[in-house]
Amino acid sequence: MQVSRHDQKLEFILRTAARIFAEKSYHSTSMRDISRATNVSLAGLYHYCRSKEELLFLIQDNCFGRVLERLEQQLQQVDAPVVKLRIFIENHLSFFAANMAEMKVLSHEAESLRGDLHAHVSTRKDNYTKLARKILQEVQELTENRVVDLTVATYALFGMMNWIYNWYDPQGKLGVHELAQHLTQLFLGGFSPGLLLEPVTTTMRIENLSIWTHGLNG
Amino acid sequence: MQVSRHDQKLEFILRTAARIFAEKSYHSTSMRDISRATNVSLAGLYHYCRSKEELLFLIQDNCFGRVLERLEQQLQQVDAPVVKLRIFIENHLSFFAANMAEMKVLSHEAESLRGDLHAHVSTRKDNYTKLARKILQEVQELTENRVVDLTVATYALFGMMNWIYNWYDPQGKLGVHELAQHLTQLFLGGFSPGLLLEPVTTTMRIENLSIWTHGLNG
DNA sequence: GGCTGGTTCGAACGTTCGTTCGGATTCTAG
DNA sequence: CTAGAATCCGAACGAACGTTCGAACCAGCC
Repeated sequence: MQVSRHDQKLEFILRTAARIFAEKSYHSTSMRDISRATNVSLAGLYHYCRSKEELLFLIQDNCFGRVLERLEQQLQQVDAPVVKLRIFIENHLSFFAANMAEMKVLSHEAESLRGDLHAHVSTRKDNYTKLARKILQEVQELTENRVVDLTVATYALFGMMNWIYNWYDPQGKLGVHELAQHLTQLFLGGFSPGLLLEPVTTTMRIENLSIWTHGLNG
Repeated sequence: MQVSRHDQKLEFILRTAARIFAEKSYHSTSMRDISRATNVSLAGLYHYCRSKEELLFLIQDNCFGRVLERLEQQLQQVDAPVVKLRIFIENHLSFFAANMAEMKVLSHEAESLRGDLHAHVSTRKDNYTKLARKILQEVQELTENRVVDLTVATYALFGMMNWIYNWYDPQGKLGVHELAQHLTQLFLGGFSPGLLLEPVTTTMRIENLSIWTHGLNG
């Protein structure tokens, strides 16, 4: 696929902008900061975007698009709800770890967009949330022990996952795969006790699952 | 206790500022916004604080102080780790729900402070996190099934709890007490399977616990 | 009445912000 | 080689920002 010089440079600008937005937040980043970091003149930036707000939108929208694309691809040909859940978590976390800046911006600057741009990203986020909720519902229907509210569980799962930008170091000792394993264990154990509780079976299931979930990074 | 006119007005300014910071973020809130919302002139605000940054600091520090004070008071005379955990979660969530704006600012604008002010709040946050971690460790030592990493579990718990500013409505149908119940169930079930798994015992324990945890709001 | 110390504010300061504009430079197709 | 398009940028715009200053105000006490 041919990628034009224009698109390449835009992508570079978006990556750099995302890094700075993640470091010091959208509102306290100036176009001059981005100009300095990209070595593109202040006026030159406006050849690649209409406004600072569009930069934020493009970062968020591209990021979401890529997460969704990978997820749908991974979920094809999978039926078992628990496997779906595991794939959902692994996909979310591995993408998060590989694109820490963009995902932090996506989680942290959700309400910095206004009007149509905000509505557009919000709709995507809603669909993503609904998909998670649907998977959780399927998982819940496998067992009779439904003590935790579905809505609470859905947002708790997103809280667990999205909070990692506050502490997780992708270069550190704990790999993404183990992180996903721990969080899945933690969530599923409380959400549907019994499904993942037998240690041996658990380990086996998770190891088998890694066939599906490896190769997500990069 | 005598509260001076000065302190009363400062508190009012802080409450209002917290509300606006929560609505549109610290960096995109101007002193003129706060002036407008409080009916205190722009210059008048500076009679009650040295700078906009100090406003943010006072909000965060007061908020943290009150959470810690309540927590320590609640934790006195309690030994059972599971009860401690339950109290910790209930205290955190009920305070969060009763002070949504301040707690959102505390969670969301953690890195908006610089220098000493940032260091001061960070230290408090560290102590709070360490306390949670210690409680979790005590809980973990009650059982032999220690499959989830302690660090991951600690941050997952905070993620679950702090994420609520993205979705929870304190005026909605779901009460804080039930929310805390669901999240405790969810977390503990995955973290220490077996401790809370028998439905009847669970319900009884939680109902008994409500003796300790009622009266946190307001 | 006058005096004092806390409170209030209109007006302005210097700075930085997002954005624009006209023209210079570089690339590309014929 | 050349024309036209794409890319780039120095300089400037008006607006908004956090903060300051000096003067006005007001309560309580002599």
